[in-house]
Amino acid sequence: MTDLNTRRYMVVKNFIKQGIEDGSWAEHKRVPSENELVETCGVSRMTARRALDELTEEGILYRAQGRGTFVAPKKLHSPMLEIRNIADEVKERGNEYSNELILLQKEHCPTHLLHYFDLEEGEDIFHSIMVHKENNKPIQIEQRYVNPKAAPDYLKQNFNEMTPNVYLSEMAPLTQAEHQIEAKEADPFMRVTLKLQEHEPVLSIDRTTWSKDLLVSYCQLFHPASRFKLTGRFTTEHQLTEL
Amino acid sequence: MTDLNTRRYMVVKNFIKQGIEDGSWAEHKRVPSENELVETCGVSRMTARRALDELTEEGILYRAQGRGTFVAPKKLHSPMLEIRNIADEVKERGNEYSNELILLQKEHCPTHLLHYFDLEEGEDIFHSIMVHKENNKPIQIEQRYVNPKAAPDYLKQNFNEMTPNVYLSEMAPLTQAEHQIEAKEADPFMRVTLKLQEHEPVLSIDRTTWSKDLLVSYCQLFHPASRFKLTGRFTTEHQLTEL
DNA sequence: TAGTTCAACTTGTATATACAACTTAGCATA
DNA sequence: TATGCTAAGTTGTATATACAAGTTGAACTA
Repeated sequence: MTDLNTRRYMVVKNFIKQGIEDGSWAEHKRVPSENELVETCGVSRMTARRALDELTEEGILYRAQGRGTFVAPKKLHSPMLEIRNIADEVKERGNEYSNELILLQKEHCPTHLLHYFDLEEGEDIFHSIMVHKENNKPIQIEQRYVNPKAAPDYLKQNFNEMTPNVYLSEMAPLTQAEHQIEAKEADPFMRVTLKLQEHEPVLSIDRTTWSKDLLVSYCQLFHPASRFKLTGRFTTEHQLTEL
Repeated sequence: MTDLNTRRYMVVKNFIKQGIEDGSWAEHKRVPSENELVETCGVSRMTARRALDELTEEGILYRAQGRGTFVAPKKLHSPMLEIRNIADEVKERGNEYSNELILLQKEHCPTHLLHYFDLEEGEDIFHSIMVHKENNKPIQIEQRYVNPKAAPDYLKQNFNEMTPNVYLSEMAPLTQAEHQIEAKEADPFMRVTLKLQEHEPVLSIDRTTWSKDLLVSYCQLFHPASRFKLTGRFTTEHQLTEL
């Protein structure tokens, strides 16, 4: 098994990525051409080319025939509807993640959710509320209802170690999700918990997740408008023939 | 300018795609190996390889070292951010669609957009603002900047007949889009135009669209929080490595 | 029979080479 | 001065070759 980092094209990729990270090449600045990389990295042109091609594919560079290869502007991204672990996201930004558990209990399933979870009036469901923080500043309120059939030991979990999201997906692999996104006025609880400014709205994401046909969880995520954006990129399929 | 369809690797790609479409190779079935393609298509192995690599990148094939290249199972896609025509949406709900054009002009490209549109300071760009209405109630403000290279006759268009969206996609087929979604406080213009209640926030969608490598348009859409939700559903893709 | 080895085939990495296509800057010409 | 051309540099496509590395099945051996 070859060490991935000894592959010549990975060496070149890392060289370029390093240079971008430490500021050697700013956005829209030209990076070394294929032939220059042949010299400085001691690889063949096709290998240098592969490195640049892959970085282009990854959105880190862009290329222009006849002119050169350039550093692409950073995407402020935070992936659109892919379900991501908020703790990882925070850490990827180089910040400190923490959370606070506000409520964790078993309770009667709210009537408006009964038929989604396929439960009868009076049957129990798990309910948790927590706040996720980045550098100790709250960035998300997570209210979650969990199907006991999907995760019977939900209450015993230590959510400092593992967010509900991660725990649930380990219990039962996600196969489907549905989202609803809205802007909302904040209620007093949100205002205090998220430390909102006066009249600052929240971005609300309702997410329902399934594992095969079993509804696993319904959750509402509230983000302070001033500190959160959702971003997403997609490419249309089947346009290829029209080129 | 070479016709893209004469490029040898495109020939191979189309050959494979054709075979998948007409059922020659079903899901999880092996497609011809690189060396077989060398024979049947009369290209070099590196060219055949490039074709298979790109189709793999596109999620149409998957590869296993030592075993071969296989047809990937179809994704149950779900365009969360599929770009829809708001007029059609309104009509599908059985309501009456109308709009009002507030601004339509040529102007200097704002500096913060220069890079994206690949323009120089002082070069012109098209700018339009319009309001979309459902049963005469405003549901969306659309502010749009359009690349003159992509739609030189944008100003002459009659947007009562065809929304900017539709017009632009007829001019140049969309191949890529990026979205940014936020909750925002409304400014006075929005409050009046969208007839918002006091302190009612807006859901803001920033959308950038490309046709091949050409940035076609950047637009901001503002929706009244009380009358708009985004919904989406998606299904996880299969983990091909686990086969 | 059960286990091992090996040959053939597959994809993965890497190099060297050639020419096409596009961009830019500077030079030559009208 | 203004225009057009050319040369140099860049990315894009294509080929030929070599060896590494993973998989499979058939032949061989204990």
